[in-house]
Amino acid sequence: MDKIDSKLLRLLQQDASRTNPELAAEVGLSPSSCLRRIRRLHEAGVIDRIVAILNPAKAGRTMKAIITVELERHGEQYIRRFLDMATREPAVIQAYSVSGETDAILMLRLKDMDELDALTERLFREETNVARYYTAFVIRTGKETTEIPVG
Amino acid sequence: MDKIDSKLLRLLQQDASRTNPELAAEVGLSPSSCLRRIRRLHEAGVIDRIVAILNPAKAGRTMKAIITVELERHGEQYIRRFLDMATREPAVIQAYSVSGETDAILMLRLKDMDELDALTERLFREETNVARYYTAFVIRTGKETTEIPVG
DNA sequence: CTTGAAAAAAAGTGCCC
DNA sequence: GGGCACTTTTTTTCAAG
Repeated sequence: MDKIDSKLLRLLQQDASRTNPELAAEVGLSPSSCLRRIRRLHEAGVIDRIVAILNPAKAGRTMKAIITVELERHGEQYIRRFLDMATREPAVIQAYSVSGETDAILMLRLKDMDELDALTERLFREETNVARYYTAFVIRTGKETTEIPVG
Repeated sequence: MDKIDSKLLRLLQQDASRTNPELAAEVGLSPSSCLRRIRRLHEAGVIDRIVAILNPAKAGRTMKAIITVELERHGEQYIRRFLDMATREPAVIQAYSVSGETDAILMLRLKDMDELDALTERLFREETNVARYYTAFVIRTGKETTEIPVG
């Protein structure tokens, strides 16, 4: 993982549709060595996958909400159970268990309020062990990147 | 945006490294029509971009934290100023202004505690108009996808 | 053992129906 | 939407530092 690998990762995180010769020129390598490096990064698992990022508005998912959850019983198995349940919801795009007073945080991509209503009904029923939950709606997105700083 | 477009978007969100002939076979179309659809989705802006997703651990960014922020003065211009400042931090991968008691929520990707320390020092100094902030560390990631439900 | 170059295979592109 | 010629890119192989 030298300087060139870092630069490749940075470039690929910004735009993975670039062709190999383009990338090679940008990092100052021959296309063949460049390709070898990229393949190595893939095989090492540093590059996990290549995906298409959609425009949420144009894909009909305008609403974004963040829900912080506090469970009734905080044991590891209860948190795991709740996370598993949340994970099964397509509208849940991120689900974490966290330290502190809050047990879990969910990030949601929603079509409308009805979808949120149905989802909260499923996740926060009596039997689900949820003590409290707080829903914050995203008003403005200052930044939203998949890019991890490297190097 | 018919059934086939939705399926294409779903496939591309999961793995955009697939070749056009492969995609065409999966949705039951000829390669040329398939390519036409994908290009149309690009031009319409439904597909925003193609990116590489890294494995955070293997890229040396193991720590993840979520910070909820409450500002002293809640006016639109103050929130905007804070978001702009947070956005400039490379470790901040998501920054939102939200409804409710909390004014902003930040998602961080960190290398270590020192990096968090330096960042909080910059963002939550006296002059930054922050009344309170609460840092939650991610213990377990139940789900983390860039995939938006379509169709 | 790593790098660059060239040939072969495959994919992407544009135009026709 | 499908088919076909044309171009570009990717991938393999091979030679050189």
